Amino acid sequence: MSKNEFICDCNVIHQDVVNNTMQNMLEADTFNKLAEFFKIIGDTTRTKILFALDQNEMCVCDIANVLGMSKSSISHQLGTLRRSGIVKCRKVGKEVFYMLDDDHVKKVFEIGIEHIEHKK
Amino acid sequence: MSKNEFICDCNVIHQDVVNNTMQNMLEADTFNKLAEFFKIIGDTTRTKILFALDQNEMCVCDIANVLGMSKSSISHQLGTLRRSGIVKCRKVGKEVFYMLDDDHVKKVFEIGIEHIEHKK
DNA sequence: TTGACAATTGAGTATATATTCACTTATAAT
DNA sequence: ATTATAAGTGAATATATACTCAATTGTCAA
Repeated sequence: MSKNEFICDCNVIHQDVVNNTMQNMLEADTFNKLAEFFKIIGDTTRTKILFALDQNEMCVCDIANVLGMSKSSISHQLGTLRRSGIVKCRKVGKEVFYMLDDDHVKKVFEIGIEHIEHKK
Repeated sequence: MSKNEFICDCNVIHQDVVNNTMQNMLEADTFNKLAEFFKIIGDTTRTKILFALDQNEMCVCDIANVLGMSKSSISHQLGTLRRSGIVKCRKVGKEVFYMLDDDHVKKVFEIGIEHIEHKK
């Protein structure tokens, strides 16, 4: 029984490549945060919200109208985006205006659009 | 009953901003594909696989060993990544070597890492 | 041809989550 | 104070999906 059967249910074919790759892997926590970031962006409703906010800061009602969805649904999603540090907001009276927190989302969107254009 | 009650359950507060934003929104299909791209990347296991493949092309066994997961689970995920056009593969005998299909993933990873570093 | 093994696949299960609905909170206006 | 309204929230439901297990496919070697 080889050492690797303790790790998974298959034999290692290219131990040198595996070792090299493992040395360069990031910490588990980094992968979790990275995946979390993309998971948050990876929802059609949130994608639309973020794209919309990239053009104008808006209140919940505005966003709900642009997307043709309920205020409640948008508010839930904005909460998710805010807790993830992707959007921030400022309160003016009864209204709450949302905006992107930094330009990383804008940048990954551009590359994402490049990707899907490239696949056509 | 105003026109907008047909669209959603709230009043429009800033019609000019809403109109301007709506004019600049992309097609629904584009948002779906964009969200789909990020959703695929937005899973810890797939994030690890892609990061690993960015360093070395590898067969299923190799990847399973690097991640410490079952071959079956990795194969399922590779199928997902392949159908999404994010990875491609070449067959050599019984083995199938996987690699990234283009450099868009590498680029969005870099920005994603920037984002999480920025949040610390 | 037979056995071994890399990889794939389908079904089943457990978990996550997007939206709706009803309700609450916060703020402004009368 | 009372009413109206923007926004937030908790519970419930419906849907999606990640992994496991068992079985199958494709390829090489004896």
